[in-house]
Amino acid sequence: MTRQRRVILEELRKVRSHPTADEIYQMARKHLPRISLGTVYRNLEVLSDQGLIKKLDVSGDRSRFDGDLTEHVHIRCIVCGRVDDFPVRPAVTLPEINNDCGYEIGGFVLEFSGQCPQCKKAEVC
Amino acid sequence: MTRQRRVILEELRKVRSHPTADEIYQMARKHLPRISLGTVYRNLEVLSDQGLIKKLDVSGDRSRFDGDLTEHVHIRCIVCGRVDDFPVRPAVTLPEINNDCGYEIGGFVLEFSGQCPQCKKAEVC
DNA sequence: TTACCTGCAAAACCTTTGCAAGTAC
DNA sequence: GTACTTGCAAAGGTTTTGCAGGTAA
Repeated sequence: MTRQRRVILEELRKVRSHPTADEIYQMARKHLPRISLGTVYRNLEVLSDQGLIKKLDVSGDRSRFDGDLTEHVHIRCIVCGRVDDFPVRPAVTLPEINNDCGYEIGGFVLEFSGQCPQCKKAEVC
Repeated sequence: MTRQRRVILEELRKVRSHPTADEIYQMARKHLPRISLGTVYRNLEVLSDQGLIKKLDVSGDRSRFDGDLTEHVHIRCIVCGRVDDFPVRPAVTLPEINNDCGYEIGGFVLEFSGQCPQCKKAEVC
């Protein structure tokens, strides 16, 4: 656990904004001006492998990272791309959601993930 | 509607595999050997704008495209990245799902999309 | 000490774009 | 004929990687 890795983890835990790698790089530079973008990417990978952070596999373009490990749902703006936390409640309806969070909801993505039959079979270790 | 655009649309409608732009490029090259990757990207953009295909905004890395416009849920392999259609039914449970589709399900992503309060306010036209 | 990590820079990769020639309508 | 489209190649942006020096344990 190097200073770089600790700073990245702390900064990520400080915010609720699901920043991109470059945004995390800018945040970390305030504490470690010599840190490089490559180091940020490598540490985000390591921290994600260790389960200390989560890499958000949604939203198409750039990867975003989340220091909040509790199970929660995200909501993304189709205009600016920002990702916010979404307050889940049982049996919500779309009008309720719109009132709750201020977003104008246009749709949603539901995607399960796991291993397909082929990869499950090929799994040797 | 050029030959290139028609071939891309036809190929995309032929498969259930949610191919990437490069995979669509390889498929189209079988019919039009001189087609370029740039043309594929441009036509995927146009077709998506016209609502003739759907661009999948999930799965992190590369964009994937879908010729099936009916509302349906996707499932992605966390090992090889392939995206399959997912048979939605009311009130499914995880064990049922595992039996149904052959996948070993590890989790899911639920993401709403829309306009955040700031962008909604800034929307002028 | 030793394995891992860093900063830097270059490379890799996907996607977009400028341009001159070509095509659909 | 005109506006749009193409192939090609170059550029753009994000992410990964090779390397020599540095650091944590």
